[in-house]
Amino acid sequence: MDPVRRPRGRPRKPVLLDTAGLGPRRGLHDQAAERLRALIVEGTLPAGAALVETELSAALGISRTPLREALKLLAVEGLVELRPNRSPRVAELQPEAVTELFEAIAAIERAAAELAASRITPAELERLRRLQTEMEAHHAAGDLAPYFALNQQIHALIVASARNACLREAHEALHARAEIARRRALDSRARWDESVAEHRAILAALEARDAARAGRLLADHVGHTGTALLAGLTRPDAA
Amino acid sequence: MDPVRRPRGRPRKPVLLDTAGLGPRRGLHDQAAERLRALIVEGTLPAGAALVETELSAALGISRTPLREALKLLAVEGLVELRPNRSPRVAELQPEAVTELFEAIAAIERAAAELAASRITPAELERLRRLQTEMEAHHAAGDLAPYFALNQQIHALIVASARNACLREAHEALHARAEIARRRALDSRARWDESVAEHRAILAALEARDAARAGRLLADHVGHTGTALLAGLTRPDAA
DNA sequence: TTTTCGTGCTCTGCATGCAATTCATGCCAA
DNA sequence: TTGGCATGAATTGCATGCAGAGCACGAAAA
Repeated sequence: MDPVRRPRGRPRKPVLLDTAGLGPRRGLHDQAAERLRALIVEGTLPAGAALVETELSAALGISRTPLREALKLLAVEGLVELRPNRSPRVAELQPEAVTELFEAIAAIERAAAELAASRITPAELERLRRLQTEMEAHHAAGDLAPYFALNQQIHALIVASARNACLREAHEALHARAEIARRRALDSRARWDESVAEHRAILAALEARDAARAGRLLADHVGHTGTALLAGLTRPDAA
Repeated sequence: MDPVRRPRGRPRKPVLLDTAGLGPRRGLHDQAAERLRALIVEGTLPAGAALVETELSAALGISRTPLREALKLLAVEGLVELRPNRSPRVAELQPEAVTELFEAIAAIERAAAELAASRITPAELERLRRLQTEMEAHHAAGDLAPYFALNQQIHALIVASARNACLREAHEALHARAEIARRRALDSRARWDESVAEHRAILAALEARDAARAGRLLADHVGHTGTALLAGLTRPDAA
């Protein structure tokens, strides 16, 4: 009928959130949630900022409907605070919340490590060893950013090795807020040497398939990380 | 100007989800999510059922927009499965998923009990004792429904006593699916005597402020419950 | 008979319109 | 000057319109 199929409804804007052909083309709300999550974590949208629907939807090149859906998802993750008939705000991260956050992450990772001790495959263990080696190299070289990226990959891999979707999803849901805390804390390399050593001990416990030890070591490690971040957040109260 | 303030736009339907003046008047999407959650848990919407937006929105007396928002929330909770360009379906609860679910709940409740051992207030402990007494009375009388209600209240109170919002929210998110498993399992009173005794031991550990013991006992208790439910779900495969 | 393509319908995904609520400004009275 | 209320603008919450994707049914070809 009409060989030229141009969208009649409206000339689509030069979208800001096009996935560049990477993913399996999810809905706009999903892309918007991912983009907003990144903007909040990296601080482009600062804590307390009002998220006006019309502004944001225009900035992202989408309409208010998928944006609203994305905001509700971020509210579940605790990144955004919804208030009835008011503009949503980027959630503030109170010090007590950081404590609670890392208590929860420690709980999940302890259980994950205990399960992983018996469920982790040799291939996964080998990958953990490689990540650990690489991370230590970055540690030795003093490269902070790749160190953190690998650190995070290690934790994620341990959780994945537990073969438990509920734990993995709960862990992912908490991850964004932990990342915010990590970025805001000054003096990020304070606990560096200690942390690398703890990672080595955790890896050894997993290799020995010692569930209790792996769980305890990982929970303590996360707890120490939380304490250190909290100190880096509260002591020098410069925003 | 106009003393009679009738809504001009559209005669509002005799809504099916009016909160009856109970809550603080939340949005329709929130009410819809709550209603749908109940319908799925109680089995009115059976596993695998297609959730057609137009049908559901008509049934609930709302439009598709808030319904879609509610469905996305339920998808995060794992109650609904969203598929691109297809009707969402009520999620099936596979046996492996039940195992994972109770592993995760055990992890969260263990951590909660450990924290609660030092944070629980005398008033909360007193309330726990009363709930335990009441639950034992229903146990002795053979009243299944109130027993389960109290059982659930006890677990929720222990988690609340941990004073950790992240853990509490993660626990709540998993609760609906656990309730589904509980309802579907036949022979729900199989482990009854054992379960009541375990609760007594958990309460004693909390009263003694013994974090490790409370955590271990509660995690084991949840694990046993999961195992029993799994057996009740898989053995007699009659739906 | 089986496979493949075409046709139409249904339903989702997104955009937009409209009313109610909220917040800010300014006026009036004390 | 200060407190209280009216008025208007800004913004959310919900409803609906519209295009496209997916599925079913059926016809035509192998």
